Amino acid sequence: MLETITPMKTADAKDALLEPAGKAETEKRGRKASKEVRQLQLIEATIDSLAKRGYAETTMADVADGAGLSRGIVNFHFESKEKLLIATLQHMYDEYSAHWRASLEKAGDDPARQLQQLVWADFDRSICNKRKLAAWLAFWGEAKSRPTYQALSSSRDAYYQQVFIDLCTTLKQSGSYAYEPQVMALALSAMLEGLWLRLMMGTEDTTRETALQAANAFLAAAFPKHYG
Amino acid sequence: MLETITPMKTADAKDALLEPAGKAETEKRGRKASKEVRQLQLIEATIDSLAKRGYAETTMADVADGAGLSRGIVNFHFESKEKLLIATLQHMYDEYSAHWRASLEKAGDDPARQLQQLVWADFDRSICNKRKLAAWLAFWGEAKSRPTYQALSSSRDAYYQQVFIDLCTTLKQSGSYAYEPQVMALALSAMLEGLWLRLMMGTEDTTRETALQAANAFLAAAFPKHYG
DNA sequence: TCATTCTGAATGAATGTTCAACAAATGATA
DNA sequence: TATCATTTGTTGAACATTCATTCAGAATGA
Repeated sequence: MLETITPMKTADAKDALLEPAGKAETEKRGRKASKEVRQLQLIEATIDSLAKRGYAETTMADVADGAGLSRGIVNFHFESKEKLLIATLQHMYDEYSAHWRASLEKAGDDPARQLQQLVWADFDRSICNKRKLAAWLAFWGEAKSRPTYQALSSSRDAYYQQVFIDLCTTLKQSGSYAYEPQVMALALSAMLEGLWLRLMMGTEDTTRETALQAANAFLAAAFPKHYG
Repeated sequence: MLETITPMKTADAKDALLEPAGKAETEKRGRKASKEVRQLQLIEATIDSLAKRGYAETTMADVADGAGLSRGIVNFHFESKEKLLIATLQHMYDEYSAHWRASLEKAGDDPARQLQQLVWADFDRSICNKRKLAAWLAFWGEAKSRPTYQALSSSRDAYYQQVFIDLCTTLKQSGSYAYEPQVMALALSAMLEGLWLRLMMGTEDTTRETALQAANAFLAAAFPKHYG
């Protein structure tokens, strides 16, 4: 099981600069900022570049410029481009992971509500926005040919899938459905990823709203007794 | 000169030509082959490289070596790397497009059977194999930041989506279902793409067989009167 | 002073493109 | 058919560019 749960020591730093890697608060542009702040700043600039230029065109210079710092800075904080990208992927993975776990947490004990919350979590603005989706897609495109990425790049890991299966199992019993839980869980999670994919690619007929409608339609069709 | 003999590659290229039956068996490796054969050979080598190394690491030298030809050959047949990649994408798009249209054609007039055939077509070996899926994913990862790719890279185009919507509309009437056709069509096609995505990434729990099961489970849940 | 953070020019490696020369096919001529 | 000319296809070395990395030294804070 490969899920490095990096707790929120980055949270403080994140508050300090928010998303747009332009120029934010006080410390940043000057000379010194804490190591963590700088690293997060560079990671955010990396996501920007991935979203704007794609993986193949993302250069160290792009990242440094995007962060408003000098060329050599990235090799100082991260040892290499490879490690910067891995750190960026890890950051996004941790964020996604923390987000759905929190959603599940606050859903209470009702399995139907838990599943609903998990689905909704996927389309929450904090996770599901053009910039981050584009960065995800950029990584996915390279993941299969880079063993180092594979573990982190699916965002929805084995544990996530198991939660889906367990919920489908429970709902099947309480609703007397006919499906195989494992199979239905696969169909459901695949659909969520497929909707993400369409949002990433900017397909015209898919927006966050229509995606959510489609997901709800699926739930209603698969679990009519619970989401009728 | 280093004239490395590449038996596997020529075999791949042979698979690629099929149609120009007649000659093409003998001429191919030596000095001259028809323009079309050579171009197809290079396109196939490009797909190989995309699948093996990913987009960012695919070089002109890789492609030339993969085809067993010299370095400068690609710029002769295609003007630039960019145009080679576009031709490769176009080739895959055309192949996918022709495949689902043919499947639809031979499905007859029954809409339930037509939809079933479309779903099956997606997981046919000729379309859905590691090599081609990996190449698709490589393009998807770059599509959003390259306007030239966007039109071709979704493989399932607007017309394909409209066919889905029409079929959902018809089935809704004949089965008295409650869903909105457009929404259900989105859910269905998103799930197909999501299953592809999982196959591409090599997620363990997903094989061509389990993917097909999941797709069938979806159909059974969404259209119980037709696929019960 | 000392350690840490940062800069920007220099370096070297990788890679897309060009091109002059060469080889094979095709056509022309007789 | 034999010979030459021309077009077409192919090669590999040379070239120019881009880019990640290095590093000596400056700037900053303790």
